[in-house]
Amino acid sequence: MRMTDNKRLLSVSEVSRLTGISVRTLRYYDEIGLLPPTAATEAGYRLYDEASLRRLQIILIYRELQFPLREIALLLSGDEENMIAALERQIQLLQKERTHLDNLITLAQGIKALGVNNLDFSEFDVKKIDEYEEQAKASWGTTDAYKEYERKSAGRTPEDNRALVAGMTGIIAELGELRTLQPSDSRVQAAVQKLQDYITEHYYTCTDEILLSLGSMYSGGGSFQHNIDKVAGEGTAEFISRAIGIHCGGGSAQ
Amino acid sequence: MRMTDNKRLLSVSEVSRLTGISVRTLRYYDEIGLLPPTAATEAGYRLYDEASLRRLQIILIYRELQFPLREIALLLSGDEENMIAALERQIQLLQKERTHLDNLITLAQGIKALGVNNLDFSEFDVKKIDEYEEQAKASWGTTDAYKEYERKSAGRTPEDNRALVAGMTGIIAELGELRTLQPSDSRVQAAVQKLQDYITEHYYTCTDEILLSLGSMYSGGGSFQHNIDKVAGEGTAEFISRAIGIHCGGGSAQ
DNA sequence: AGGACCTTAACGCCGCGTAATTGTGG
DNA sequence: GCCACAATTACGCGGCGTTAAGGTCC
Repeated sequence: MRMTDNKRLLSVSEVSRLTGISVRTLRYYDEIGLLPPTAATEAGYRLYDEASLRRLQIILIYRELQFPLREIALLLSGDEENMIAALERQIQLLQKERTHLDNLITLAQGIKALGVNNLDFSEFDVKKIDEYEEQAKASWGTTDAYKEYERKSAGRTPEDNRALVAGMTGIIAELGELRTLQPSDSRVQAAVQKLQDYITEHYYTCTDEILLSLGSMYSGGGSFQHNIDKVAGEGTAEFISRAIGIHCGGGSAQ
Repeated sequence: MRMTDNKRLLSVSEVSRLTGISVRTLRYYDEIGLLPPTAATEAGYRLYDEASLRRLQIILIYRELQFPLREIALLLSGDEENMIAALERQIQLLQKERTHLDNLITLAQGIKALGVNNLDFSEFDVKKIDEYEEQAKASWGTTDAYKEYERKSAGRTPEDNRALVAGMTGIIAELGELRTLQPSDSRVQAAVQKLQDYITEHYYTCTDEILLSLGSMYSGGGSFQHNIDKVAGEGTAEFISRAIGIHCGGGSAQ
């Protein structure tokens, strides 16, 4: 029984049923040399053995992990170390994708709250700090934060920037939705924290001091305030400013 | 100044520079009717105005959110409600992708620990509960857990199942790596928790009772034990069983 | 002799990148 | 006539799905 079981060769459709892989895919994997069949009948029918099945399983796992088929072929012919290294790279890549997805979800929620038409892509740019605050203008260019900002934004495409600014807008919109609550409410404070973390992650380490100065910019009567209120509702800029005040020190802030 | 600023029409390369979008992409968006240029020179040069730019910005946001271009075209011609509904669906979809990525990361880490060659895809299937335990065999088929199992696994393709089983294997592998620690160690207990959560999420609500019976199956000397030790290291099955014992009650478990 | 299986060959999908070739504006 | 920019046309990628047209097995 063991003999017969082990030695039976399988046709394409049998392999397909066993693995859930389509026949077309099997043919394609043959075509690109990824999984040639073990043997062939005289009529040219593909036949697979147990070893092929195992190879296919491995291929499918790598495919699940989003390795391109070319790379899978390399991995299968390579050594153990290559595999480990490739897996580590892939894990990095998958983690990047995951945080990217997180940002997209934030973005989508922001847009849902605002409507796409209300997004303005130039007004929330955190770099504009130097166009609004004379004081900051003098010192900003020389700070560590500015250098960090330059470093982080160096490799970004305009597309990246759009996403980031829209993500910011999403958080602003969240705060706008909460503006009927107390600025000290835990949900509001959580959103402020999210704002601070978002800036730190994508632009520069956003200390409480910087966040406070952003807050005063927001409610300073300039175009910042105008735009925030326009997209997130009247009074939002003021509200955010107060919530930031509470977040960064509590009592003394107005 | 306002006149000239507002009425100037932009060439493809100008729009490209302003938005970071390639000229080819602009042409493509024209071709598929997604973003036809506002006007054209007599020589056929494409010209864009401010309104086109705004439309492009909106397109790019939706694209970021991974809407297919076809759907973006529909959204842009549709009403507000469609947009909200579409965004909600897309958020759902993105969240699904996110949890899928989480699973893939677990899977990749498991494989890194084990090596692909050591994965066995049939032996860890939690459904096999009825093939190993006579007692369970009698009652398993009628339990709520079994019904839940059937419901959850109904829509799954073999590919899904592979990923799930491999994810299980990944967690087992994690536990194998920790088997030199005390079974009561917090890292070990966290991994046991992860195993329980994983089963609950993907198969059936894994109560402490069920988890305990899985644990005794693992160390029961059958092929479960054999396979676990084979892929995750000698003694792992025993170790897991003890860790589960501690997790589900502490003192009395051996 | 019919039908379930197998084969190769070829186009289609999406979202463009990348030539190749030719025309226009200054 | 040079150069930067514009245009159209067409192939290529990855990973197959999907006909179409025909051979093979029982």
